[in-house]
Amino acid sequence: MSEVRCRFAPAPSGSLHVGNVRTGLFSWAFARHHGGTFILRIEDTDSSRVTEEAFHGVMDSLRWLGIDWDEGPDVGGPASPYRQSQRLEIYRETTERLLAQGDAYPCYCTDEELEERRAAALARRETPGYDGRCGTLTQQERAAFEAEGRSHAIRFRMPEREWVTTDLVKGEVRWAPGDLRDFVLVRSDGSPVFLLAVAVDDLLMNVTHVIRGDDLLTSAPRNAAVIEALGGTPPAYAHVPQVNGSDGKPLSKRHGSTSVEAFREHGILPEALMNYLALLGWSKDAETTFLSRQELVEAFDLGRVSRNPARFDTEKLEWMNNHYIQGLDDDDLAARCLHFLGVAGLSPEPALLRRAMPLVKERMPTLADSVSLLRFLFSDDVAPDEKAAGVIGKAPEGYLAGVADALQHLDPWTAEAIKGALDERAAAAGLNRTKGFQPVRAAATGSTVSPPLPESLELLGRERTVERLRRVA
RNA sequence: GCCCCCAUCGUCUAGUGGCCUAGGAUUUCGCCCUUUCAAGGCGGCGACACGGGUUCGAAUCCCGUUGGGGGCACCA
Repeated sequence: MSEVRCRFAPAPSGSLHVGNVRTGLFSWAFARHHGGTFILRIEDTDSSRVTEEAFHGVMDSLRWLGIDWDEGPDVGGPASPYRQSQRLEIYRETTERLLAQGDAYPCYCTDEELEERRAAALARRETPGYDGRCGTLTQQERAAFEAEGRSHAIRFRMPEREWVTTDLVKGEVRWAPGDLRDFVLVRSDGSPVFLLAVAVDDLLMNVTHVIRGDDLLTSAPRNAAVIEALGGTPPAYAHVPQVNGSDGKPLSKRHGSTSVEAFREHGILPEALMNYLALLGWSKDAETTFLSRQELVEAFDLGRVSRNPARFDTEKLEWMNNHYIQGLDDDDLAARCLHFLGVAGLSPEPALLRRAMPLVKERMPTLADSVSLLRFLFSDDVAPDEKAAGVIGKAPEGYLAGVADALQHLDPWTAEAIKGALDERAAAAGLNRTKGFQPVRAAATGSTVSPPLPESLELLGRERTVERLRRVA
């Protein structure tokens, strides 16, 4: 096989959602698996929907996830530029050529006329779609429209024959003659449309495999037709199913934050998101659950991509995320938690934060959970919540004061010694470990849920611990 | 309305005619461990959408039905 060249071509309108990026991940993994080239191309021909922030956001999200590219808007490459908005001249020249060859023609139909005919076709129970009438206009008729002052779009003359695409995921798909209508290449304002830009760019960038969402399945023959008209050979296509929300409906704002950026801000690890996404619609075998970036590249195969759409399951993502969190070493984990604690207004002392990691790593589905788990350590605002106050209220008279006294002079101040002292006070009060520890936990952390108590108090320090117990007592 | 794609536990999936009493993961439930919460260990519940064929034999092949999804844009 000649060199494999794949591309990911997002439209930078809004944020990159996980369904999109999963498609990009497959494309990337396929290219890397075959030792090929991965191209990032920005499809921003519809200037009204594009923002500069989204353009940078797309690249940030991909980099964060670990998807790298060899050619793209920032790194350049032999087919520069890689933003469609900067390739307008290329599209213009191509359009001239298609026009000259008779593969495209000006269309003078107005929106109103088009809409009227669409409605009429529907009423006749026919497939709506352009009827091709401007394709047979005479020179005189065109002149008449021009004289009228009508503007025109440019349409591609779709050859009326059966179209067959052998999709690498879906298999052989056929369209009968007439199913595919003449489509617009250039808007009446002169701007190119996706169907032109994609075909031209895939041809010029020598893309060999187009891996994209299956909502684009019917544009495969259209893309191929334009490429053929330009004398090129169409790439192979692989249309992967969409990712749906937990309700089975296509991902949308209704499903809350589904962008890569949102998961990042919720404390999902990039390695976890990549692993989860890789297994959404693809599998290595019957058993494999965890895959590193390298293992994914080694194993990825389009033949094992599922044909049916998958639902995004946040619970499983978080389970997997916790698995990766547990695998991080303490320094790394502490560094990653720092950002989230900072956002919550806490400014942890680095050494203390690092020592706290073993206590919390198996209790955090996400990095953001470090905030609720460790607030007691980095803030002295630990007023007991409702449950904690209840537990404190049920403690025997003078119990907490007694614990404070015992801890006041404890030596050494270690988790082991603290545990011994707590056990002793609990036994003296006739309490079992649960009943004895909970009031102390509530007073020291403000909550009935915390990391293991003796270890937590060791980190908190004698002074702060005793002070908190006395304040509550 | 027309065209196309799809259909295994709640969810992600394994399965390509006999290895299937349908496997794994997650979720959920129970037990163990246990200072709370987790994590971990063990175990349980849980699926081939339906109806016809083909075949000695069907989750696997064919047809139909139903149900999802996509397309039919001067969006991408």
